[in-house]
Amino acid sequence: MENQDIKKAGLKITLPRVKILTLLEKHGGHLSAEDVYKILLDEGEEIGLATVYRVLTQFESAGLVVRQNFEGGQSVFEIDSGTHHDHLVCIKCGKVEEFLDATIEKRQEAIAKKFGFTIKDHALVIYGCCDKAECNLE
Amino acid sequence: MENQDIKKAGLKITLPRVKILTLLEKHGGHLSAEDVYKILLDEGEEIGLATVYRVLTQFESAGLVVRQNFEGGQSVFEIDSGTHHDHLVCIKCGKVEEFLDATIEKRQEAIAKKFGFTIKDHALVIYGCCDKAECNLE
DNA sequence: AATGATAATGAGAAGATTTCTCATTATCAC
DNA sequence: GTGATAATGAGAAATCTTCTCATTATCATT
Ligand SMILES: [Mn+2]
Ligand SMILES: [Mn+2]
Ligand SMILES: [Zn+2]
Ligand SMILES: [Zn+2]
Repeated sequence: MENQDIKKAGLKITLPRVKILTLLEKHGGHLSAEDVYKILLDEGEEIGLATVYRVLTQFESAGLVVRQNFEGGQSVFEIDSGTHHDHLVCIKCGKVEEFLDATIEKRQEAIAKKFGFTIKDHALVIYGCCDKAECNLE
Repeated sequence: MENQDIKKAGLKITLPRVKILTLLEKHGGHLSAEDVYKILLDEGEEIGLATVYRVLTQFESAGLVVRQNFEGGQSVFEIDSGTHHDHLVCIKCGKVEEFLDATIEKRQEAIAKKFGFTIKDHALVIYGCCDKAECNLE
């Protein structure tokens, strides 16, 4: 239940928070704050854009959602599944695929060690064209 | 010589373009448009911020510089060395290290193939703390 | 070297995304 | 239920970047 997750994060259970978290869970994908705001509007919810941004940031701090900074300006958010993964993004249609490659993850550790870095986070995004016909024209 | 690179890109050789390209070459690092603007100001050059943004974008299109989108809002630019590389970024002091790992590069191809993607580009950024004393407190 | 068509510049406006402020409202421990 | 406190929503504002347009510089051609 979303409510318990919100409570565990030390946040009060409010309608905007429940709606936003439920939406992210149902949608399952990668949504920008604007996306969330518009979908909620379509669903008849009167939740302010500032609240959407504020709540998404709080959820990120609480570990409920993960922020991804793909190219294109806007951050996108997804439910924190608990297991890290990286992304493939189609530059034509926006499709996003997720992957986790143990070899790549291990190599990163070796590289960090070599340079004396302690890894806190990383982001690997592969941009390309997916296999849909309309994404392969030229 | 910078001038030939600018000419080859189909751009007129102007003072702002020469100054910006020379600065990036001399500095060697990863500079934001604002960084470039301020350094040029300090050097007594009267180059507008809009021109800096415009020229950096043109240089990117021409393949003279590469844009990197690290976390933190601003894009940073570096001279296109001709050889792709990825980055380690210290979240404490901002230090940037570059690396190229053949294993990681190969695995990406395999992953893209598996998902039916044709890779156009990719970005791997490892965020962490570098080995400087002041970057390791806690 | 002067001319002129055209491209480039710089200042400020404007666009885009995100955060902040603050008066009002909702939550929840008591 | 009451009240202390947290959350919300609207709009202002901050931040980064692009656009507009009048002015200026470049450079191929004389
Ligand atoms: Mn994902
Ligand atoms: Mn680099
Ligand atoms: Zn596609
Ligand atoms: Zn450091």
